[in-house]
Amino acid sequence: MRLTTKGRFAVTAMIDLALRQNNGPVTLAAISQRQQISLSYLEQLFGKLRRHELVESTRGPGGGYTLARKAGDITVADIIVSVDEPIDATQCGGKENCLGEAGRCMTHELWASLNQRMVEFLDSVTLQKLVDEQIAKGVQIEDKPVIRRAISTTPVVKPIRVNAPNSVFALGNVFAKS
Amino acid sequence: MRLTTKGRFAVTAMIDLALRQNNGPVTLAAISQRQQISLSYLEQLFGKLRRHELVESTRGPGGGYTLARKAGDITVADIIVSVDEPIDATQCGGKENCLGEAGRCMTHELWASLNQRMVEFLDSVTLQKLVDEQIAKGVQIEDKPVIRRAISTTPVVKPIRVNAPNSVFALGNVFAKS
DNA sequence: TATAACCCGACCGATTCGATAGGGATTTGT
DNA sequence: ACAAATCCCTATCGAATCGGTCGGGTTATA
Repeated sequence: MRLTTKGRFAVTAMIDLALRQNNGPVTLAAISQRQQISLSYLEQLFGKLRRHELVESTRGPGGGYTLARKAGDITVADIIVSVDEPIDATQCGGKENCLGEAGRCMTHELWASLNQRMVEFLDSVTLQKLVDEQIAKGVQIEDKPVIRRAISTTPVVKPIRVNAPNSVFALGNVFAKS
Repeated sequence: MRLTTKGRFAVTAMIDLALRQNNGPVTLAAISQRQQISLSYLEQLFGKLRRHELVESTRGPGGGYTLARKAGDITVADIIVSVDEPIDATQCGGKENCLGEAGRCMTHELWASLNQRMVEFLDSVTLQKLVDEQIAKGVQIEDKPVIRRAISTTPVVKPIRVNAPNSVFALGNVFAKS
């Protein structure tokens, strides 16, 4: 399993969606504004999420996206797998005979098991759980579908532009020189 | 925390080292041969591992690397953090005020906690545990420092060259169409 | 002094990341 | 019927990373 900012964006967007889909479909434009993720990038991500049947789309005005299942039935692993997709980097090629000689390529089994435990963990965290955490923290949700046009005072707030392509699951916090 | 093939290589190499350091320092050249990792790349990785004080180096003929602590005191998280290093991709810039308006940037806390749980997990797996697994699986370790020169029959076996830069922690296995 | 090993920095091709652009296709509202 | 809103797709981009290569050091042994 791969962990990148891509998956993070996807998870964030899904939480946003889960929080607001009660009032009908949520548009990507709205998520883009709230979460400061580029619209086109969201489109790419939600294309994958839709193909993996995590969300459903409604076209035309008033359309948008809704969850395809209950938030409790969607896990973080589901989301990350959807956007980070294929990958099969078992180095040794995939088969079990690896490099021919027995005992070689310790990686194979080792990584498989380590990987599996990672998946199990990420699979134990449901979208609902994350949503609940957000609500508990007091996120304010606009009940009315926002029709207000282009806000005013907020001067666009360019999102600081970190651009660390691969990055994420930053560990710095935890291991920082405390 | 970032999970890439880089970390995987590092973990693999560290296991190899831990398995064989009883007979004195282990050379990168040997690890390179056994694990099919390019020597120069290993040098880069071990440079970082050394700077993070996970390994110690001995120069000159007969030199090589040894673990700086007991294998039981080195965790997978230690290793991955060492090679994948800095990273602080909290999007919102790092501070807590994120985008100014309260409730925004759900990512921050959310990701921190999710991340922390990942770290806790990877921190619970020690190098010793991985070594034991390998031994249990019957890895054969050459007791004598191999001085045999360039093997014969084996026609070099180009390691299939997958080249998926970022990849890893392949999930394919687990979620593959079963 | 020759050699084995660690060290270091520069560069490289391929890939990914996130973004942008330019166009469809489908539905709603008038 | 038409315009607008929205999803949908493909191609491209610049920057970063991955893993590797090269060329040269420094240090210690024999």
